[in-house]
Amino acid sequence: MPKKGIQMKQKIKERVSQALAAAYEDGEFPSSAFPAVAVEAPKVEAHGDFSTNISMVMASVQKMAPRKIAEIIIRHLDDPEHMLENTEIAGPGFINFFISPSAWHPVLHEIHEKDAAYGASDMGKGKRVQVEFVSSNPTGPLHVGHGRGAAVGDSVANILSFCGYDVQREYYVNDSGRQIKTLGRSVFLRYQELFGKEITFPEDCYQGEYVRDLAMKIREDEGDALLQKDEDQATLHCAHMATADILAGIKEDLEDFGVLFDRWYSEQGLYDSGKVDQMISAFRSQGIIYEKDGALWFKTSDYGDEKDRVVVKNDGETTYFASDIAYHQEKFERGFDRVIDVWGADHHGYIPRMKASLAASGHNPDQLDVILVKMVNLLRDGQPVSMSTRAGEFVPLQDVVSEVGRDAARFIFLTRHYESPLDFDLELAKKRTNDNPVFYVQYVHARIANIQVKGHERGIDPSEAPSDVSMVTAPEEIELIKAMSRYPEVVEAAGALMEPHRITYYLMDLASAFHAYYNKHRVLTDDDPELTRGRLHLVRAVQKVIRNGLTLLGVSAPEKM
RNA sequence: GCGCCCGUAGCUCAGCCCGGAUAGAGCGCCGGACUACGAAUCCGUAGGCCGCAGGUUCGAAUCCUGCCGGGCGCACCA
Repeated sequence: MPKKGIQMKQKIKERVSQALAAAYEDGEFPSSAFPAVAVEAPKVEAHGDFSTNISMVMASVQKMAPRKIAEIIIRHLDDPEHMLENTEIAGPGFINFFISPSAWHPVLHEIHEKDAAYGASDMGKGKRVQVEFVSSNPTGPLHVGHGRGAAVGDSVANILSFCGYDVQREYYVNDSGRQIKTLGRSVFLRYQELFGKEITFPEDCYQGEYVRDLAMKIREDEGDALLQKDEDQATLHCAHMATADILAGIKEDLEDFGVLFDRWYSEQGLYDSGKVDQMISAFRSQGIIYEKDGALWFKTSDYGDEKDRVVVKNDGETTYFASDIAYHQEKFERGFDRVIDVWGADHHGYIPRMKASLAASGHNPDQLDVILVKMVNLLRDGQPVSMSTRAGEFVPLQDVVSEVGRDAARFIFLTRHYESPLDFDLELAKKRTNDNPVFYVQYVHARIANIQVKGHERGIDPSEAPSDVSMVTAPEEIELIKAMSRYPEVVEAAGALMEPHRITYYLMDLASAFHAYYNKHRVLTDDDPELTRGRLHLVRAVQKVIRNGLTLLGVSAPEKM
């Protein structure tokens, strides 16, 4: 694990804490009850690089005017490294700190030294976390909505891993239950249709065109053999073939999307191993599951849910909830410190019963986090693209990925907080302009790569670190370094809150700072080799941070575009 | 009716967890910048009672309460 970074903010905090202690020693403060020092980067540049509100927070306890307190703190500040260019008292009592430009330079060395690990954190060290996502039923291909879940889940997993967690990615395969039977029935009907049999295709069957494809495939492999079997057997057979086929397609789509799972967990396996039955009988003997109206009910209302829920219907079939309970018990038994489920937002009503079942199982429901991903509105040139699944008209993820590319799709899925509905415009996603942030960010990486190529042509080795970078002093250069110094904090926030869009926004900011710099200054100067080396050092750092950030999003960092 | 989420610039959205000083970005509008490392870029102008009303606080987009508006759920479906 990399050692703690430069963390300018941390240093300021320490200086202030020391100043408080020193002032108390000198008898300047009546009370030593000091609150935690909060340091933040002010929104307004004129307020310095960092500021603290400590004097205001202390005022009531110390019974002193905030500005007076600020004055005492500043007087006791020690700055052996000459990190501070200026310190001022402002407004009602803020202390503003202005960092001297050269104090930022060590950040560059840190980035180059840590390289791909720059921004990594150890906040999750020693903790195991499971991220379960997509988990789409193997009754049809993935559509764009699943794509968003995949992008979010995968990126959250990347970020947590970068934050030191031991992360496992899992896909729960609902390969059991009524929807699988329905799939088998749908395929078998289409199969019979292929042999000229008159059928009526029920509304509750799967309407999509892919069902016909599956039927044709079975006809190719097995001819009319299924017509000889009895209907139940044939349906079951179709169900198995179709599920396996669809699941293989889902895996392929996800691979094309750059998403790989550590484990595919079968729902059927929970039944086969008896885990569902064990759960039911254990809870029955504890009285947590009871019988009513011929069905078995779980007393989730004892654990905060609004009402009890059925686990076995009066026809003897288990509900989804039953296997979900067994599944989540099993997750916790595997020893994860945290379990994260990524669901479609329409399932939010399911959370209380899931947590209730964990509580009943003796687990801590707070260790389960559910990320609810809102829907995707697919647009083309601003006009909605029809996505009614009922009619089987959904837009497959695969189509979107092959049209706009993996990078654009993944990036756009992560340009919003997952709790906001997302408009995904196919035409926009392909545009190479500022409306499309993917290229804006990737362009930075490619530009810097190109600068290095040009440097090579002039006989400069771009990877050669300069002896010092004291010539890197332009305001835009210092701004870039400041922006990069924020990256570790952004990663930590994204990890703690499980919000990949924070990385996305950060990258757009950094990209903007770079493009501005690039337009104003030449990296490869004509007459100043030292400056050229210093600037190469700077932009190569930018390139690394961009690459690291894009990696967390699952987006590539191209050398050329 | 109940529950969850949302309401910030003309549009699409960050910021809210953990309260700070003059609320940000992209697009769009208007006006500029290529004989120089990729103009897929940059620079500038205009644009806001942060849904409304109270409360807490020295200080509220941020916390609390109530309302209004929108989305999604409220199955012996998944």
